[in-house]
Amino acid sequence: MRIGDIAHRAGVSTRALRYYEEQGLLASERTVTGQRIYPESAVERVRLIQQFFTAGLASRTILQLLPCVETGTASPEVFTILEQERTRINAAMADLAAAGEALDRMIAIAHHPSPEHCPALREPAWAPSDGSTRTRPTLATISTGVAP
Amino acid sequence: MRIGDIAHRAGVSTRALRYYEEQGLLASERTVTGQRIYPESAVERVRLIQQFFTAGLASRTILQLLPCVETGTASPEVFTILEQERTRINAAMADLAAAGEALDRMIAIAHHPSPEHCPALREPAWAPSDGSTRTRPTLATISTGVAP
DNA sequence: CTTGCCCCTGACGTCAACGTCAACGTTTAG
DNA sequence: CTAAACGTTGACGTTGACGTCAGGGGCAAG
Repeated sequence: MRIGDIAHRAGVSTRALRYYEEQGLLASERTVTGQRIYPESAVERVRLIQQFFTAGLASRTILQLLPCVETGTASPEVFTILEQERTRINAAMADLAAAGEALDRMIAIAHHPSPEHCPALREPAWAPSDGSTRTRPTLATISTGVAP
Repeated sequence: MRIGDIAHRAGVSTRALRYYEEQGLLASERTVTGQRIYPESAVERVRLIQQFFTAGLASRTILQLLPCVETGTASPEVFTILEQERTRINAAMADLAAAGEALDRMIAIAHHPSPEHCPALREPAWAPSDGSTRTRPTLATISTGVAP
């Protein structure tokens, strides 16, 4: 298959495919006139590369991982990288979850314009500091969901 | 508090704080000599900003959301942004989870160097296409975990 | 006073994964 | 044969959240 076919099937640009080749992530045969030729399997490989890029892996890291994918084995260094990236991804997911919950709290508050924002749910977060004034949810309660 | 104190307490650089101010995300008083002065609450605000940046929100988006944090209300447009970003974060988490599972499969395979890679777990993914040859886990099975 | 540490503005540098354009050769449908 | 559609290399542009440096001023202690 030619580069345009792979690009279309994998959902990326031809520029991306040439970039992958430049980075050593994707090999290609050439016709006598210099045009790139790929096997079917290239589509899946590109999808995997894209998945790793989307997950924040650097091209150099992917380059170290891909041989492991082909051979089904991993040297100790590659194994270390695998676990490092796994840990990094878990941390990134936790960060995303925290930000998502912050957004959820903002959505919940915005959805209830009354000063009493869903008391049963949020009372611990904005319990009045004194008896006279009721505080609205503030920065601290939104960012962490826990009152200082 | 001065900029160095806030930076230290919030775990960011002073350059970052000036950048936030430049982007309209963080206000500051000034002394007569022009030095920035922040209230205590700035620490929490910076942490929230950082949380949003880490989650992939653009500064322009955060700029639209922060007033909502202070007022506790949200205009319809802001509400739309809230939900969009919530959706985006969910998608990003799903992408991370998928990449994490791909790494897990690579780790599992690398951990069992024998050709029979944990049959009970992976048999559906690499069942021999015919009776003669046993295929090792390949690109397709690693990227998606499901045989084509 | 001066030493050392903090702060200011302004401006350029960075990094990565491509986008985009130029100038040109190749393949293919009619 | 010809025009459209596709391919090639090379090189510069983009984006965002800062890092970093230059050149200058502010501020408490000794």
